[in-house]
Amino acid sequence: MTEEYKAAKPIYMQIADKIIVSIVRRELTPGEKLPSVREMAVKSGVNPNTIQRTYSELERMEVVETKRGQGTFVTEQEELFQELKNKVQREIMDSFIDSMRQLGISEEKILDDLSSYIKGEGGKNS
Amino acid sequence: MTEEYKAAKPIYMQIADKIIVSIVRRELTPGEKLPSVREMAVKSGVNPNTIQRTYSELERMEVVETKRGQGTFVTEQEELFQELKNKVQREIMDSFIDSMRQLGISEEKILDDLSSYIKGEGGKNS
Amino acid sequence: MTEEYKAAKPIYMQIADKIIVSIVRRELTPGEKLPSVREMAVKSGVNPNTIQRTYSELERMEVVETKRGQGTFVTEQEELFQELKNKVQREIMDSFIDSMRQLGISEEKILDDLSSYIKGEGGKNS
Amino acid sequence: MTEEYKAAKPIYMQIADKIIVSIVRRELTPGEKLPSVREMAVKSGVNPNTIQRTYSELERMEVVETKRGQGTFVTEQEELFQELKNKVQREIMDSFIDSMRQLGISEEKILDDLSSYIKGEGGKNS
DNA sequence: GTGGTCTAGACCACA
DNA sequence: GTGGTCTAGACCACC
Repeated sequence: MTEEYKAAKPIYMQIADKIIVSIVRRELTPGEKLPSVREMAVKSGVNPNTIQRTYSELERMEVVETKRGQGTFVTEQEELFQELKNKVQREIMDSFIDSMRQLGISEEKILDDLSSYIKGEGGKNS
Repeated sequence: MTEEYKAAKPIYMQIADKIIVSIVRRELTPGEKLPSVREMAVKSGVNPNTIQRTYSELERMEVVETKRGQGTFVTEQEELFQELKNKVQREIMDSFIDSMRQLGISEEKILDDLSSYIKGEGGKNS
Repeated sequence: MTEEYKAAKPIYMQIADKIIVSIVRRELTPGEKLPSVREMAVKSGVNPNTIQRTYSELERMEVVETKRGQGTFVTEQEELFQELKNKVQREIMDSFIDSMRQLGISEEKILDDLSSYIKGEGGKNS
Repeated sequence: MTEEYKAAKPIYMQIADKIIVSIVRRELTPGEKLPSVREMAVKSGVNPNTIQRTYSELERMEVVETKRGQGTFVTEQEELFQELKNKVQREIMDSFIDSMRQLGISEEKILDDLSSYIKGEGGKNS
């Protein structure tokens, strides 16, 4: 067996994920400036180098653009938004399907169970 | 607020989760004996104390029973199985719905998207 | 005008370039282990973090692979070598052509001049 | 051996190089007056001392002459122009040949490869 | 031993 | 101010 009991995602990635979700949720809009590295570091209770790494990673993914001396900005391309949303959504669905399968639930049943569950729970949020 | 990142469930809980999934999948059946603490520790490449804690946690959840001098056994109650399965499944579905909602996806759309996705991806595993 | 007088390439990139050239020159062969981060750091008179970054960058380029607890290795794919060589060579030629053009030398003349030059200098190395 | 990286020519040399290229390209002709130190400093977004140093260096190379109270002028000698052009060109070609050799490319192949490359790329600029 | 992450604090170039 | 790089030293998970 010798499984590796997964370490936590690195902090810089957790923060990157958060920012991506914010973009997908339109809380951060294309062209908008992100907090400065130092600002974000304080806000996140983390070392500025960690945020630097987060921003570098996001830039590598072309999710943000950085202008020296000015700041870091959400990429202006509208396509990015849809692309990003699809990617995140697919990841979530994959992980969900995988978890359900591990419980021995077939794909048709996944949909059925989820449907019933949502309808049953529907009252609490609508 | 200095320590809000790096969640990463403790290893003893990760192992407990695995055992629960095994039970739900009927790979471990009611009344069946779990490997001894030492055995499990070796198999998992983990310190025996960690497994001890896992078993304590499972016992607290009434998922297993420990018989002195005999070992640790999956609880005999059949009801437990269904209850456990439902609980785990509900947790997974809750977490899924929550994630999708965070992306701004409505409940009806969750079902639609998932349905399309499963049908699109269906070919690869069926 | 307000030109920006180019800063030196970052050290971690200079080292990455060196390693790439070594691979292209077959001084480092596919599958070969690179010096450990700490070793390389001492050898280069540089902080281990800087080498770490070099190796990360090389991994991102798929030039090396890293095995936790074992080390960092040149990627095994033979195609990589040719691809890398072509890329480096193209960069050199581009930069050369650009420099010559800046001197107002036409493309045909570049070839002529270089040809004469190599033949004239040929004696010194043959 | 603590400082072998981060070459990056000093700015005053980068500017000197530019001026030399301008002369070789006949954008600055023999006898022509260079901008004053102050003027050039503003234009380059650099401290006047830096330009002063650039001009000193160019004078040392006999590329310009300084006339007290009048300014700095490109040397009048026509021979200088050809000499300078040849020198710069030779430096570029030497550096190019050296880089290609480091990649293990023979001299004949250098010409072949460059020729093919120019012909392949030729369309985009001609 | 290996690589990977994080902190603390510094200096730089760009605006 | 901004982001980008670097150092020093630490702790972790993996082998």
